[in-house]
Amino acid sequence: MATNTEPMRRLTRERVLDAAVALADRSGIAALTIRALATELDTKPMTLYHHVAGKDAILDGVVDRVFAEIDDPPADLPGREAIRHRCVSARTVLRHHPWAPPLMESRQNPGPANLAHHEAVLACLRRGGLDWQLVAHAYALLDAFVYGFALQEASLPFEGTAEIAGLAEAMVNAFPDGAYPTFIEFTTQHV
Amino acid sequence: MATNTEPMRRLTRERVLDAAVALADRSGIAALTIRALATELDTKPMTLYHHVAGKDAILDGVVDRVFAEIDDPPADLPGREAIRHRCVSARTVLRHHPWAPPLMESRQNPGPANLAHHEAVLACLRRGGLDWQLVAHAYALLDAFVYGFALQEASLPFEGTAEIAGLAEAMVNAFPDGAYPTFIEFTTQHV
DNA sequence: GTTGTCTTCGTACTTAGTACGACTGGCTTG
DNA sequence: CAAGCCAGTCGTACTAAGTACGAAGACAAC
Repeated sequence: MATNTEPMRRLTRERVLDAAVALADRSGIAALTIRALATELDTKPMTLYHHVAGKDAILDGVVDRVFAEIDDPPADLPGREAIRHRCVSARTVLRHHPWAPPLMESRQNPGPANLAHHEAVLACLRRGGLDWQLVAHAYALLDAFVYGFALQEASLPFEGTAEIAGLAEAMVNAFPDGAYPTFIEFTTQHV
Repeated sequence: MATNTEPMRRLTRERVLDAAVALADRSGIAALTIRALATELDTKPMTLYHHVAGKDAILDGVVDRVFAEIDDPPADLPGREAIRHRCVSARTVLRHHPWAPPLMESRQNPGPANLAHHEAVLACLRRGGLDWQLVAHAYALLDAFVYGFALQEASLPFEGTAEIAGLAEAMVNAFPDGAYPTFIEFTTQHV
């Protein structure tokens, strides 16, 4: 007899993907299972299959959601600034979803937001007067740079200089004497 | 009563990882399961656990194996050339193991070969006279560039220009009219 | 009221990782 | 040579996860 008190009890693909992103943000990508997702949505696993094709579709959808979060620069921004705007936004987005970069790189079915983002960047570079060859290189570079940066941040999931210093020291001590000197110096210098 | 006719019937961690890489090369990373690996080695799943700690350890080990395949440049090569040598080698290696890049980015326990590689590149850049700040940027760039390139190659798993052209056309036709013009032009131009 | 469709979900099958404990063949120690 | 230890091997079985199948409920159109 309990009637529907909360709004939007009806499930939709959007709600499923929202919950998936929220769950991944909260508990990591490994915790994103059909069953956990169903629990999150207060329903049962098989219910989800009427809104998404399966686990893979959820992952694809989630990746596209992340792309969609990247902010479009205002249309009147000049090329270089527009690209910069996108990169900064992408970095912020990826920092909010540290589980995302590896996923983005392993999925191969790009969604609409993904395509739109690529389209915009390519068009921007192209308008800058680069030929296709250069666009290709510049694009790979940008993409890789943003990802690389995000990955680096993601794999250093702690904050506060003191904590970093402590960890670095622990790592250094764990190495055999004289091993990886440059790496160690890099680590200790760069934080 | 069948005695050991083939050499090296005894299992070892090395043999397990060898088989794991071979299996991934042949059937993709998704097919790399404990059971399949056991079959490949003509044994039973639980046997593997006396040589590796578990699935994750296998993945970590496999990643380090890939790093180990990257060729060390001769010691007398000048800095720029040494780096180039490594990048070229890395690209070749990653092309042989198209499943590797996403794995490399998602694992977080670097093995010895991984560390040695990073160490060498950092030392090389450092010897080039860059300060730490620049080293950090150059390093991220290099790393990301090689990965990005490998990923791009990996996600276009077909050969032959005709085939590519056909696929490109199919993609173009699948898009709504007028969508992603730059992306499409890029695709058709760049192949 | 009957019928059809959309949504929900109970049940159960399948694949995968892995804990537990038994067996075994060889090597050590007396 | 006998007794026992032990690393390596596996049979069995439990758990978690994805998902196929079909029944049950809600609701709209006739």
